[in-house]
Amino acid sequence: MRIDVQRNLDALLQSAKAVFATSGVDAPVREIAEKAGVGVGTLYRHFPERSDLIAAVFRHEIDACADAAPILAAEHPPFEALAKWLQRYAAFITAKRGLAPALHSGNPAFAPLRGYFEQRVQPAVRPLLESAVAAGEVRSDVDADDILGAVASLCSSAYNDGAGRAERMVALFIDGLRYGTHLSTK
Amino acid sequence: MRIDVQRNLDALLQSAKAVFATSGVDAPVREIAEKAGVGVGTLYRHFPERSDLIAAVFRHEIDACADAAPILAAEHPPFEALAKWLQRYAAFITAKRGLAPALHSGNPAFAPLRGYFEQRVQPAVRPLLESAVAAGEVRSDVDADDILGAVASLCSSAYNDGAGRAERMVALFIDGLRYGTHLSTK
DNA sequence: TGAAAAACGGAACATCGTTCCGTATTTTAG
DNA sequence: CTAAAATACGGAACGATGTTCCGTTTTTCA
Repeated sequence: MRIDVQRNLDALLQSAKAVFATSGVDAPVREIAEKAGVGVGTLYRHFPERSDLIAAVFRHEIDACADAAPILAAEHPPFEALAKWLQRYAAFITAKRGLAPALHSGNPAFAPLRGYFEQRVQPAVRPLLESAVAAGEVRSDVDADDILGAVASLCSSAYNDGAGRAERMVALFIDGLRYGTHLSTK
Repeated sequence: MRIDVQRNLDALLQSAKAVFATSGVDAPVREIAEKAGVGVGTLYRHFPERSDLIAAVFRHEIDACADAAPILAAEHPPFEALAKWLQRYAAFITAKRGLAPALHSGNPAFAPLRGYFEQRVQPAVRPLLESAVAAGEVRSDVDADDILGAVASLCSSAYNDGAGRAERMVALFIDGLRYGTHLSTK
C-alpha cells in the first residue's frame, strides 16, 4: 500500500471524527476533506459514499472502546475495571447519540454495524463481568447483555434533559451491581 | 382570509403529512409542493422554513391524538377507553419516531413543540386515567406522566428490532395497569 | 532513472433548500 | 357590475451540498 494512501486515510478518519463530533454527521464533506488536507476526490475514492465514512468512523470508535477493556482489566481490580469500562462505554454511547438516527435509518450501509458492534463489545465486557462476579464483587444474576442494554438505554434516552442525568443514572446503576452479591434474585 | 389560502394550506399540510410518512422528514420540499398541487413559492409563504412545516404537521397530529381522548371516553367504559387511547398514543409515537431526531436537534423552531405536546396530551390522558382509577379498574399508584413516559420509551427505543416488539411491550404494560388495583405499592 | 501505475485535487454536475418577481386571482370601492 | 388595489401564486434563479470525472502529481519498480 502506498504511503500517501495510508497517511490520507488516517487523516480523513481523524478529521471526520472531529468534524462529526462538533458539527454532527450532516457536516459538509468539503469541510472534512479540507480539515484533513486532501481534496474531495481523495475522500470519495476511499469512501465512495458519505455513509461509508460514517460507518468507518463508527467502527473505529467501537474498536477503541472494546480495546480499552483488556487494558483496564490489567490495570485495575475486577470491579473497578468493570466500572471504569462501563463509564467509557457510556461516554461512547452518549457521544454517538447523534449517529443513532442515521444508524437506524434503514440505510443498508449501516446494517453490518450492529453485528460488528455486538461481535466486538460483548467479548470485551464478558471477561470483565466474569472476573468481577468470580471475585464476589458483583451480583451473579446479571449478564453482559443486560448491562450493555441498560447503560445504552440510560445514555441514549431522549428524556435526558441536560445536567448530566445520564451520567448519574449510569453511576447509580453501576453501584447497584454490587448489591446482592451474595443474594441472588434468581 | 382568502379562500385559496385556506385551500392551499390544507392541501400542503395533508401532502406534507403523507410525504413525511413515506419518505421521512428529509423528503424534498418540491415533492410536497407538487403533491399538494401548488408551487414552492406558495409553500414557503405559509411555512418560511422547512422546520415550520414539520412543526405544523407535528402540531396537527398532536391535536388529532389528544382529541381522540374525549371521543373514546364517551364510547367505551373507563379502562377500555384508556387502553384504546394508549394504543392510539403508542401509534402516534411510533409513527413520529423519524421526527424525534429533528425535534431534539436543538433547532429553536422545535423548542415550543415540547411544551405544546405536554399542554395538549397530559390533559387528554388525565381524565381517562382518573375515570379508570375511580372505577377501580386501574391501580391508583401511577400518574399520567408515568404512563406517557413509559409508553413513549417503549415505542421509541432504538432496541425495537422489528416484529412488533414495541406493540407487545405496550400491550403488556397496559395490562399491567390492572393488577394491583386493590394493592397499592405506596 | 524513467515509464507505468496509482492516487491526488478540485472543477463540474445534479439536487436540494430558499429567494424573488412577473403574473393570476381575489377582494373591495364606486 | 366593474375596475383598481391588494393579495397570493408559480416556477425560474441562486447558493450550498453530495457526487463524479479527468488532467496532473506522486509513488513504485524494473
